[in-house]
Amino acid sequence: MTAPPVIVWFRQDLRLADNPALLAAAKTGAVIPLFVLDDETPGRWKTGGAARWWLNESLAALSTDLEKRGSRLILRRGRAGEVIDDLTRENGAREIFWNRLYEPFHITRDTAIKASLESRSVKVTSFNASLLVEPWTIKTGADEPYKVFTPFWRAASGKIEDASPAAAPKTLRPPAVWPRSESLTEWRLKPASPNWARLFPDHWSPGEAGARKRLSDFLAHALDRYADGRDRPDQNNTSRLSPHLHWGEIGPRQVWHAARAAAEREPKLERHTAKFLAELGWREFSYHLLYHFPTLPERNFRPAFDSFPWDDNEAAFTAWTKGRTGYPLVDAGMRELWATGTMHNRVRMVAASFLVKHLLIPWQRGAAWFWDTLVDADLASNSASWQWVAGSGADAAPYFRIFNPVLQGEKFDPDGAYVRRWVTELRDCDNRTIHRPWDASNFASLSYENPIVEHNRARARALDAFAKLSGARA
DNA sequence: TGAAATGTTGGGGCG
DNA sequence: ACGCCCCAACATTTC
Repeated sequence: MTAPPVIVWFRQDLRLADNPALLAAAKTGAVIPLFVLDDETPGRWKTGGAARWWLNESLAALSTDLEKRGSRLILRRGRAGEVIDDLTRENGAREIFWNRLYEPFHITRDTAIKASLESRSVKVTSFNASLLVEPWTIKTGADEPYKVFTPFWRAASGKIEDASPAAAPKTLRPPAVWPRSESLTEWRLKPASPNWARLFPDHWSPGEAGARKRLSDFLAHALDRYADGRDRPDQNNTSRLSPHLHWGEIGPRQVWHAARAAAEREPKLERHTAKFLAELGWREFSYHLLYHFPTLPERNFRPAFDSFPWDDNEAAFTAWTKGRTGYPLVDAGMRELWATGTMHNRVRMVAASFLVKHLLIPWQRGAAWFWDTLVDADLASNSASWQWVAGSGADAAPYFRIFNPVLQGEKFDPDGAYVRRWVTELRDCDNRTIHRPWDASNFASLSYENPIVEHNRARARALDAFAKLSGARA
């Protein structure tokens, strides 16, 4: 009589290296790797459209990687608690391992699952695979969660130990009998018709191997100019690791370790490395906020914004989503998002600011659109970043910081290459008018819309709306 | 991880 | 030669 297998429940940790749950499970004996498509638990935050495309590719990659090690990936769909209950009864598993999640609905679910399994004497062990610093491990001197990034990151980065991440287990022992698995294809995570994701494969390689290559390419070819280059949407200077990090195809400890090693080999990289790692810091800060303020995805972090006089105009929202605002940089970003499932960070800030401040549309609507269209949709980062832009968040941009999309374009896309790539109507505009085409003598022949709001007027209106808030300036 | 308005300064044109 | 004025250029303040 052989010992029963153990279960490794994969969630947002779709990798074999630096995966403490997998490693611990592999040491016990036969392992059943499991992924559960649970669309019921998250409610309105169920995995969005673009992220489902990514998930499909990532699961396919994980499945292949497991097969190379003599294992498999078992797929099941449904409420995770019920699925796991069924699976443990089917194969007699007495032990399950997973890496922790931090979304409020996942914490609630996993806590309940753990209690239920333990009541049946199934042992549960959880680990940290996704964060450099888990949210409950650091507090301010006043024993409060951090609400300002700089002191947060100072405290957090001081706690990070730069250990070599664990390698993937070389082999995984299969169970005597493989449980039933559903078919990834039949989950239909990818769009069929219209196939709006048809260009995604030109831009992304989901999966652990793709993530590692992305990191090494970034460190080798872009880190040396990251500090300033990261702001240029017309150039490839960002890491583009966010979707890989979201699904845990690579972990932040691996990224940290590799970037630190690069900086130690080449001291000139230190400034750029610090800047890059601080971006990981913003990711950590977002998780910290989401954990301590679980209403972050829905409610203003600063309650003063609860009385903000929004002007939730449906036509304006639609124009924004379609990239038809008449502001080239905003429209380029929104079209890049639709075509590729991502948007350059600098442009995200401008496009998001435009929705909230020029159009006075609630940040929650922008967050919902991004949730559905971004391959890197991540509840912590998305919620915290939208609140940052709106001015309603922790350590947020002051409301009166209103981006001028023309000036931002001229500053960060000086040759207009980014705009020309995504807004083809403006292909033949010269550099002088590419970010303000209404000033071009041939504007009428460009078939590009007039701005849906005039900047100066919109700015004044936003400042006026902000001034009406009580206590907003505190 | 702003932009615009307002203030200050100093070089140069000009009577 | 000198003072006046204009206005970039830069700095500071305000939103």
